Amino acid sequence: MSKYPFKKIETKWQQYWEKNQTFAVTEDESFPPEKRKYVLDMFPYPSGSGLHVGHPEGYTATDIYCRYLRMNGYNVLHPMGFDSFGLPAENYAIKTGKHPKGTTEKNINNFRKQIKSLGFCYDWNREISTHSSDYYRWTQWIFLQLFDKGLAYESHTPINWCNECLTGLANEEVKDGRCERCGTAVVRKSIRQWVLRITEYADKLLADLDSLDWPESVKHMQRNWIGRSEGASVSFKIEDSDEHLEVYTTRADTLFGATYMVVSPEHPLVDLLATAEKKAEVAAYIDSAAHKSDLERTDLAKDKTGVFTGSYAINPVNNKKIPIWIADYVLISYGTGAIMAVPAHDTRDWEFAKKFGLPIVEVLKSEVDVQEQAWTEDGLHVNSDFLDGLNKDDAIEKMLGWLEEKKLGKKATNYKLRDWVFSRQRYWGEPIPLVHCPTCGTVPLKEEQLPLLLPEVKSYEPAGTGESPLAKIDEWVNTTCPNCGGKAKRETNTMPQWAGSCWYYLRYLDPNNDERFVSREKEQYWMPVDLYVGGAEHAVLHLLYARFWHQVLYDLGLVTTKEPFQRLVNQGMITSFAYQRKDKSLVPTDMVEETEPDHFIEKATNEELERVVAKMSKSLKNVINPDDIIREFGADSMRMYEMFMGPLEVSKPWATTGLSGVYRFIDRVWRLQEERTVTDEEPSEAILKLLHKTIKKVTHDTDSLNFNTAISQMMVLVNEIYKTESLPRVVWETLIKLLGPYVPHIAEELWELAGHEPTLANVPWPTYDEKLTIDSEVQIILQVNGKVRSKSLQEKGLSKAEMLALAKDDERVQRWIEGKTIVKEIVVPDKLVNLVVK
RNA sequence: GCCGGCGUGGUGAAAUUGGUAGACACGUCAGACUCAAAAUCUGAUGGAUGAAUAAUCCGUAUCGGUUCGAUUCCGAUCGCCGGUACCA
Repeated sequence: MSKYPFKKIETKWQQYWEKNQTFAVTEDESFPPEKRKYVLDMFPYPSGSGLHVGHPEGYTATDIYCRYLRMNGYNVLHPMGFDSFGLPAENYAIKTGKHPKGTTEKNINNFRKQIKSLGFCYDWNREISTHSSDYYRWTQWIFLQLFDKGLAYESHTPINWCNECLTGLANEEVKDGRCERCGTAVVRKSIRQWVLRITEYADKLLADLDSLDWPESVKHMQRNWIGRSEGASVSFKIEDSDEHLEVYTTRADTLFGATYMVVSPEHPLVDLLATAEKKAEVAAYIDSAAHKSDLERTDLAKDKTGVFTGSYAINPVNNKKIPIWIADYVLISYGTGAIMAVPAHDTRDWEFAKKFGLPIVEVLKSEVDVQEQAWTEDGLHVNSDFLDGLNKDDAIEKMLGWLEEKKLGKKATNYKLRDWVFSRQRYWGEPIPLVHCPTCGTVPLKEEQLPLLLPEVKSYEPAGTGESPLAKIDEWVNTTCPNCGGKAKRETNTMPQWAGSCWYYLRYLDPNNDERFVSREKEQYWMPVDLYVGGAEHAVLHLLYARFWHQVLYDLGLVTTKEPFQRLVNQGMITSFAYQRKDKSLVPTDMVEETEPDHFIEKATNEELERVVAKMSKSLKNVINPDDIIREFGADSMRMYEMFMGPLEVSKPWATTGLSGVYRFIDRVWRLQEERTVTDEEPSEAILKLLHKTIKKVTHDTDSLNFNTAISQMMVLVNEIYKTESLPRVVWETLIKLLGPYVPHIAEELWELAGHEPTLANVPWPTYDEKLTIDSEVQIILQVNGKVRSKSLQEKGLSKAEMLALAKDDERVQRWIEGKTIVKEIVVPDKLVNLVVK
């Protein structure tokens, strides 16, 4: 369907922009601070399969916004780079023996070419890749700042272990209890790990969310993830021992109902608690729990499991002896790893008590029999001595006072957030710049020893011992201590992929600085990021980790803003159509035939299929490749279609037929100048008014990222121009300017054809005359009992009386009020009249 | 289960603070151009009854509420999508 020469035009202008460095940006002090904007995309992982249609969605949105800002006189920083450390390249290396650096850089070149083919206004001089040593030198340096501040520590807590990959997995890499990479069931294994103390920042991370212009849903998810709760820690004496068992509870008021205790299988006191005759049973239970994945311990475990330790604790409020159990429904990673169980008022505790025949004591007045089911709603306290008759809040208050007075417990705050397991037993990541010295302990490298380069290896397989492939290179591992100069060994763990993406937005500001990770001046010139656009899948992890690093840098005085990303927008996913059988199974697209419009059958069976929306997937053969679209319709059509599909934030299905509509629109614009001569005559009043309305709407909608409605307004304008014969210069050139951010290639071409010097990129954005956007006539709606019965076109500014008269004189209205009494008259000026009749 | 989001024509979607539901686009139909087709241009297009560009009724997932008036506000239900996993 190719008609206008998009291929030629797009190549021409992409070359022009590159040659003339149109979008290179400097820290020009003549722009006042409020005229500087930093607009950032989440940078891509350069996968081997190349760009998919989801990438250009966010990138086009920011591109339009940046071009719009530039035309409005802003100095705009808009960089792009690559998140280039990561698992797939390493897995590919393990399979093929090819160095991840080679494959990664090949992929980057492909990605860069693909991204450039869409004509985005990035300042490519600032491109960074997280795997380059110029970059990761500073990732390592920031790690050392965290280390110096005591925010990094070694730990032996159990982690997820994959027996196939012979490596540890972080929680986010375990899907459904299985290794995300190979699908092997994950087991728990204790391994030495570097962990970052993100929990120390829990309160700050929580509090500062309030200052951010982010979607409420994302803030809410981060709040839930941090999961701050206020309660009490209570100390239970262990019978016949000097040891105490600490528990955390949000319901200290239910202490009188605590009839047993449970500790997690990983709890440090387990050995002590297990009595001689129970030792074997306890050991067996701990072993079985260790072999269970988190999923088996939780979701699949409909039945509670557990084992009695043989020991008892003393309930501090009533001195009753209560048994101590071990059960895997209590997690070592939350609270103290031990709980007081109140079976009458907690479903989990109730199930456990029922299964093992433990006593259930009602302490909140319940509307059910707590022997039959748990009562988890509120109620006044009963069987609770000095709390009887009190409500929840008062009882908690009173119990806390009592515990503190007796020194048995105190107020405590808890977080769901866990410290961040930061080391990976892999090759393709930043080496952790630490040395283990037998005399000095763990010693950081000196700043001038950075970057600690990733050495060449013969094989990318993990060591199999739980150590990274680096552990196998003796000449690299064996080194000298930076402190005492004696023999020492290097840390062989590497950093997770998150590390590089935790601070990349800072490096863009000053990508070639080899003195500092970013200069103070440049950081102050640009920060914070004014708009950050990316997928909702990063709502918690990436955004929380990056905020954490940034807050640490802020506390160290290295950056000047508390938060990195002032405004965040999540783009929706681009999905695809898929075809569903009656049994809800999906049929690959190439097995489907459209027999008549919107009627689909499966070729093999002639079964009728329903069209549904699904994620693009290779197996459904409904993946759209941007290269194909650009080849057939051009980059401008691709860009504009993705913006025209619907609101940026929602997910929407790709339909190439819809794209052809946008292509047709661009072609119509092109043909306007082919078929008509631009004249200097005055446009008609109607066109002039429409033009100003269009400027207004496109301006507001572009400003608020409502690109779909901005585009439809431009379509309305072009449709109206088509109905006339002429092409007045003011209309034509304004249209070109409005189109500029959306379809920059053809807009530049048209701008040049209209007799202007390039480039359109810095031409001032058109302004509108408010007077011309207001209609003098308005449609007045005439209603009877709230139903529209007539309409009337009137001059603006009729009085209430005039409007009422208008309604009552209207023939069609009269038909509905005839013989009835008007009981109420509602008049909305310049809008409607509603007569309520009986 | 819990948390968050979303349900509008045949399809993607519009709709300031509650005030004409369906802009724009796809698809479909018709007309113009053409020997013909494609492309293009112009027009029609939520559903029902009607000869109708007359008129009436129905219609924003379902049911109910508030209101002169609800796609918009409130309550309940159903469905879909995303997040999460016994958080004491």
